[in-house]
Amino acid sequence: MKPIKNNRGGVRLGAGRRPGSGLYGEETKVMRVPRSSVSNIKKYLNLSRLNNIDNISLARDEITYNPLVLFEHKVPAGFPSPADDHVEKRLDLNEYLIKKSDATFFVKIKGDSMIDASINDGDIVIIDRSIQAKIGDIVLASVDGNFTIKTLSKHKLKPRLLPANEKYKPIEIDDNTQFELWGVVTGAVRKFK
Amino acid sequence: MKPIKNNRGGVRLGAGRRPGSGLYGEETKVMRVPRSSVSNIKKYLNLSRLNNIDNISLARDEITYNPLVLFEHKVPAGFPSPADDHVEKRLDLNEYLIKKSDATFFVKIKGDSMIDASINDGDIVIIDRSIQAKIGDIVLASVDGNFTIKTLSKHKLKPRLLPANEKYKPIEIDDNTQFELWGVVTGAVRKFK
DNA sequence: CATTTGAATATTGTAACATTAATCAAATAT
DNA sequence: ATATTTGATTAATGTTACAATATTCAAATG
Repeated sequence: MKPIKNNRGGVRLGAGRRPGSGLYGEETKVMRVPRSSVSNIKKYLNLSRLNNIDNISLARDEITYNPLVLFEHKVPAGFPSPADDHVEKRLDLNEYLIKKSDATFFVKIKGDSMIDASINDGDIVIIDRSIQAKIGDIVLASVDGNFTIKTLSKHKLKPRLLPANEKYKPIEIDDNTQFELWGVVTGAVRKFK
Repeated sequence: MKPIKNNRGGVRLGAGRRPGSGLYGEETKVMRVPRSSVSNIKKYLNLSRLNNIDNISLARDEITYNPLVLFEHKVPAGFPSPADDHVEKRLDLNEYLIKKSDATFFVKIKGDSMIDASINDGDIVIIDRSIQAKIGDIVLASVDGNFTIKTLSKHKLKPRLLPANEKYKPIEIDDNTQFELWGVVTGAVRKFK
């Protein structure tokens, strides 16, 4: 009888599967959820995993109000100092970009798949889900598992998504297409420094 | 010693807690989810439970709102906040985009000269005067009395302003040119609606 | 007759488990 | 000598098990 050799393997540094090598690249946790929500949660996890959403954050409960001087670009000579009290036009970014903070959330964009809407890697888009999407709005939607920001259109009573760039073709939504509207994109911010 | 009487209860029809008497009024299931999604999922479950929201559908366009978008809503006050290990990210646009509000002002962009830097007509850029401009920075400058936003460059020891659009030519700064740096563009915001 | 008590039963969060997947060096094949 | 196979090792993943809690109801108690 041949002896079974099993001196392969053994305790070795770095052996075995690597932490974070799972589906989500991070630690997981079990949680109890109602049965009817399981499929929605799975869909959400799939979408956020597969696509270019970096993270989703909410508006802070207590939003700051910090209006600063705004110049139109046609500023004439005699450019007034921002410290000048005579400058009448002031702007607050929260006020300017957020209408309903309860219904607003932010999505940090990963990758360049939304570049056709002038939205680049690292940008944060502002999404209001309290707005009923109308034809012509820029919307955040998922189409067959891919997040995209496109202009909502309609064709033969079916939704159609128009890119803001002629390089890309419109996306027709038929009955075989997974399609969900996540909200209306009301703005975008970018940080250079 | 007193004998313990335990002839209370017993097998009785209808005894005990009722099925469906739980938080969600339906059967539950455990599922494994990434740790960073736990708080969002909890929030979503709380809200769909409290608001009795299923899928909101716009029959006309056959568009379905995914109920998970609801997690941008605030958790109602008084609702027991589970002690999450996960620190939830909340965003304040003023804090995110403005470092020194004393030295910051906004300029609304007209024209398409910065379109390659994804700064479009109508965008508002955020300018910090306290930052020392470096080569490569996008800056607000005045050249011969005209304000312009360009990328700062250098050519033969002289500053040069590069537009981010091939249609436009670089602006060379010589000794006869009035030139003043007003600040560094640290961010940009755009409003779609 | 109202209140208390405790067995019965479901919910709920978490631990435990079995299965699958990934990793790497020794063993084997070419 | 180099490539492939093998199997121990370790983590991920889905499910079950379990303990603690909550609810219900009739018997016991006052």
